[in-house]
Amino acid sequence: MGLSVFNTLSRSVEPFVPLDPEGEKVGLYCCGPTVHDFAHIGNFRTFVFADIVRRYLDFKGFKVRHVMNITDVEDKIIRRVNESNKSLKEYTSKYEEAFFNDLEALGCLMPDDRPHATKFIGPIIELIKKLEERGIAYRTNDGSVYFSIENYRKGGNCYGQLLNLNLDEMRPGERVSSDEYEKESIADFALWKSRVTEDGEVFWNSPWGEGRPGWHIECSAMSMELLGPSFDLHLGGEDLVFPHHEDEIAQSEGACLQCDGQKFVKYWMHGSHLLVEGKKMSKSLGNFFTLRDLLAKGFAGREVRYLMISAHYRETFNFTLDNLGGAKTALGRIDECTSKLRELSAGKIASPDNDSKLVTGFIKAMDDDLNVSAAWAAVFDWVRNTNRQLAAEGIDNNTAAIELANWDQINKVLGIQIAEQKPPSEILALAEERQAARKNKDFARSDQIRDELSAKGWTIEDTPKGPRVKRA
RNA sequence: GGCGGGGUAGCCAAGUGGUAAGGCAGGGCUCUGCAAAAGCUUUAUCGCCGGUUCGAUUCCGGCCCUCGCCUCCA
Repeated sequence: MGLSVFNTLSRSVEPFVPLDPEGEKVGLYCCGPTVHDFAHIGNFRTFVFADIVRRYLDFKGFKVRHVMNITDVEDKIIRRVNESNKSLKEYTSKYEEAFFNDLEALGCLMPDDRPHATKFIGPIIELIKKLEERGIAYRTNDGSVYFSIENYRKGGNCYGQLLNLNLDEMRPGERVSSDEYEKESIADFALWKSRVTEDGEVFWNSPWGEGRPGWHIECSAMSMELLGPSFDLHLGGEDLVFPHHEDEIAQSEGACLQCDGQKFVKYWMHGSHLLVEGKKMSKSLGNFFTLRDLLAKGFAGREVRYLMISAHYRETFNFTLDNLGGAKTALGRIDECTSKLRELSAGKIASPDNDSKLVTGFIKAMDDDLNVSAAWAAVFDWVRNTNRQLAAEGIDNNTAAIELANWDQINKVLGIQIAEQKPPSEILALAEERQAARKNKDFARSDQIRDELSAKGWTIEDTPKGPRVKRA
């Protein structure tokens, strides 16, 4: 049994088979952030999801090339740049830096490629030219270029692969003021937007005059440039299904760069949204948390990560501070268990036992469209069983080493446990002093030391085998 | 109006045609000088109404509620 994933194209779970004839290399593209502001944790749910996909593919032995773009030019950014009196680069780099810091705090591996839209203007222009040559892009009088869905369809292509589309039934949204566009059909979308005064200094030269790329074309150009005209996996948040991803397909397949009937993307995977009190977390509703908000409240990045990957990626998930508090306790149990195993293994290194209940349970769950909830159940069952054995003194150092190797393997996918912190000698000395005081029944002194340790961020635990010191 | 998700214990959340994983919180217990920490243990009949079935939370039909997409959006 191998990995299966839900493909939005077929709306069903399919076995994952990479395009690579060797079955080894996997190209993965995930729509990254638009760096116009601090990203909120709803945004990060998608990136953590992509991180899990990438890590699990690594775990399965695939050679993954993970691409995440940075959208650093787009309407909102331009507006803010103008308001801020900064250059485009000055403005976006601040948020980009914050983004990567947050990504790291959430325990995400750095994507192999982090292309910037502004660095791909050349390929973007080339792609638009191809579409123009093929007659599915048209210019308007103001020097903008649009994608013609009608002509695309006439060429035998399907617009509406990711969802059931009925353009006639679509309400031409109240907020799309059609006066600002000269496009032929309401559903057509901009490939190139001609320069207007509000754009300030943000523009590039092109065969159609000064202007800037449309949002959708950026991802088509960057993904195909880095991963080729056909690649395996394209991820993103569910809100991007339409129009962004649908338009990406139209542009990329419309340019006809794929060989013999291959698709632009083989598997599309979409992550669901995070809810806050039953409503979509979003900037416009103002009901969002940023990671820095949560860190400032004393939560750790890995706790947020844990909460994000406690539910299946295709389920909307209700985010609450209450549950975030619970994440700390839950992770603490895993830490406690593995730390005891580490002590018992006494530095012995073993190979993982892939027939163990933990590993097989984990793989079975994850192979099934990344069922993380079931995977966690396997992990916590293992914790409980291990604790039972530990309590019964039934674990020798060899077994402990194997258990640990099993866990380390799984943690490489989940990414929630970071290296343990060893108590410094000063702390250990205090612990010893306290132990001496306890022996002399000087409980006043021993309690005083306990408070002192606690103030320094360490808790002491009196066990039948003596005291243990650990991070609070 | 069109399309697509959901409704499972106080909260979060898996899953299955044969009486329901896991986490948090709560209860009980163990350990302890007292604590804390830790550990063990315990808690549901699955939105409503019909149908199919020996048997449905799981399949079918209807209803109610809710969320999202259709417009920038992870």
